[in-house]
Amino acid sequence: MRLSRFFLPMLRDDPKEAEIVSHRLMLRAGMIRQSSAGIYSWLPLGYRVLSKIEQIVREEQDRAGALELLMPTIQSADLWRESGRYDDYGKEMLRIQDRHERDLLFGPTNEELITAIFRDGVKSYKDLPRILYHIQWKFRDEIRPRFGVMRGREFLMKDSYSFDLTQEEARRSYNRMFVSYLRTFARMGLKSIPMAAETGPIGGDLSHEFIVLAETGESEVYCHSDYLAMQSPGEDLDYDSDLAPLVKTWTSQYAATAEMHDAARFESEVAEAERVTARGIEVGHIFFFGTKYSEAMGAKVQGPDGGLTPVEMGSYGIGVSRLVGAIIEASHDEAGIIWPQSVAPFDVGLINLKAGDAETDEACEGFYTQLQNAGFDVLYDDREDRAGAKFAAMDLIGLPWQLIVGPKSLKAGEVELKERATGARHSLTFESALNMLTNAGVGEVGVGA
RNA sequence: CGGGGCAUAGCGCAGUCUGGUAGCGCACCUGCUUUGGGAGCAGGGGGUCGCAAGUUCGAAUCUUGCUGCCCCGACCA
Repeated sequence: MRLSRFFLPMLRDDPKEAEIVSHRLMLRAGMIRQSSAGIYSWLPLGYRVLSKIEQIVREEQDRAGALELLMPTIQSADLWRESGRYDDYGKEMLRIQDRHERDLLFGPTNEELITAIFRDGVKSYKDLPRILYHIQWKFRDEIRPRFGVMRGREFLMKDSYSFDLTQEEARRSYNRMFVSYLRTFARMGLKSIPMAAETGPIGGDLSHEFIVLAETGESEVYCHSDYLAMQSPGEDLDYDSDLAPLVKTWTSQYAATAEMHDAARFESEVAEAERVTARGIEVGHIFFFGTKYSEAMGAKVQGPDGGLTPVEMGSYGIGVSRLVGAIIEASHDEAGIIWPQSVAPFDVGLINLKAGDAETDEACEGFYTQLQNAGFDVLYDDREDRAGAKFAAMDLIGLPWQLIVGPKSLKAGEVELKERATGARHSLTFESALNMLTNAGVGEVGVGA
């Protein structure tokens, strides 16, 4: 993509409404624009990142055996009356009417709809277990939206729903999602820590929030330092194996958000040197809720004995749009965003330091073509602007690599390759730069730790 | 919903107290000079001052009502 033909409205000054760093940087880098409180348009640069995150989430769900579908944003109120939540949900739910004055709502979540779909399609225990998911826009009329996309009213969420015959089997579905979440966040360059959350009506230990550590995170979290060193499960993970030991490893040490924190327990269970107190962002939440909806809505299957049993269900959410903000919170510096390779809007930024100069232009055009042929997604800054302005813009939007091309280095037969995260610069031939990028795995589909 | 604040050009702001033909910086357009970390000079375009009513010869400025947005708290991916 040529920057001269791209749509990238960058701002030099911070918009005054943006308090936290991710919000400021997303506005300045031309990723989003606010439409109204808590509702945003995603501009091309931001949409690229959102799509990449969405794709990683999708791949890891598929890998875990979940099946993608797509449910509508608008739902009928009747369904919610079946579960009893139409009256319970409160003002957070946006209620609307169609031209026939039928009650509709903009879905804040999809338990009712998915339960109805499942109920109508599955009658036998032989069709269990199943995990269904979709990635769809939700609307929750938050009392006070804030922090840009971190707490919007409209947000993109991945929500999965599991259906099992027994609680024991439901736990296996839960474990699948648990493990897949570790992989999902790791692939985005995030260190996520599962923390015990408020348990549902069934009780037990089947609810976890996945917290990403970030200095600017919204809530305070307490955990054992072991979590910081734990490696997320790799690509060789077999989802059909017994995942319980792995889940146990990730839940055996103390980890709690401020709401669940028990200072006395923390101090007795964790040695002082191993206590970590940090700030974090909730990017995922999984929980088991048993037969709450299947009972109320009659989602039953026939067991081997011929009897009807309400299915055991769980739901599993990832805040896809929130993750964009969370990644920035976890990865930025004074100059701007530092994208992990896996979610970067482009792989490489090609900077023409002297656009308009015949030789430099010609060299850049050649490099641009060769980079693309090598499979890299390139943003080519071909604008006639000063070097400083281009460096600042490229640092702001945070592409992981910058290929800097100017008359001086060209004269020496070289280009300069800069790594955004470290600031390290290498003067080398274009061919060597190409090799370096290839060796760094740029442009490959990241498969995580 | 309770408390606080803001609304003037794409972004950041001054002007409002004390009414008198709307300004600055950045960004944008043109030209010249410049060109390896947000250039300089000159010229230029862009705003019914959030909306509505009122007071007044005259309202960005005073009065009243409304709307939108932000921040602090309880809620949440």
